Amino acid sequence: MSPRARAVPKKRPLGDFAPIFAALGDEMRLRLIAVLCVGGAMSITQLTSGTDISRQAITKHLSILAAAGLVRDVKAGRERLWEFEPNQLDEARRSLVAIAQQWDHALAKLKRAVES
Amino acid sequence: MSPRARAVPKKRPLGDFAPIFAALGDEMRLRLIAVLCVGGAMSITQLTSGTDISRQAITKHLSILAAAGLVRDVKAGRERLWEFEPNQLDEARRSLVAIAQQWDHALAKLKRAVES
DNA sequence: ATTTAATGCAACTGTATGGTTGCATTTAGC
DNA sequence: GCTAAATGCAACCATACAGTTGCATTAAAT
Repeated sequence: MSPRARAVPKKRPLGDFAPIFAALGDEMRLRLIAVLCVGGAMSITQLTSGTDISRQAITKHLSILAAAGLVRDVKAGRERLWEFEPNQLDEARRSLVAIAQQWDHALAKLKRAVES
Repeated sequence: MSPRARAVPKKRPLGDFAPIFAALGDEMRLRLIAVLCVGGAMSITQLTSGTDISRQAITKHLSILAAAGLVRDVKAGRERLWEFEPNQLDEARRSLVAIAQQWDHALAKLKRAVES
């Protein structure tokens, strides 16, 4: 590896996070994440019980979450277990922090301009 | 005010954040937020210039962002200035932190269970 | 008062999304 | 091997959404 391995994660353009936020932008999917987060890996039928929508609807939500990298599935015999995957969610969080920081920076610059 | 004013913000159910994430789940809207965040309040035409979509499209995006409480508009004569509103974004960030914490908590519990 | 820039309103289009149902496939268990 | 549970696949439906265009309205500027 050249000079050094990336200790600092590569800076992604903001727009890259749109799919992640879109995946989070649904009540049912947020609920699924919460359930997987607390309850650990679970099968589709397990996840479906307790909701009032069909198994296929849950499957679709899970694939959207998976496409966004928020959950991951492992085959276990005849069933398919889904588990929460924290990486992308953490990156999403960091992107919000980045926006907030730019905001603070802009405010500070404005303040300095006013006070001069 | 009764015993005490809320120092701790009321705990919102996770699902309440879905509309905010949905609003963030679009590349153009993330861009609008970034622009407003850095450049301060701006008019619709200003925001439209530099994009390849129509003014009305931008207007629609802005109303979605406004409905989610992420931006705010102030009338200024014949034009309407839009500015970034950091509150909701910060709450969204905190909701992600909350999920991550539950995850850590679940992991710790699992670890304890395995080690016993 | 007239002009013109900035915006609002409304109708319309294509496509994505959330949901359903029906049937096929895989696999654990007896 | 047979049955039943867990899942996959595909078609279908209604609605929401991103975008457009055309025209009306408001207010700055001359």
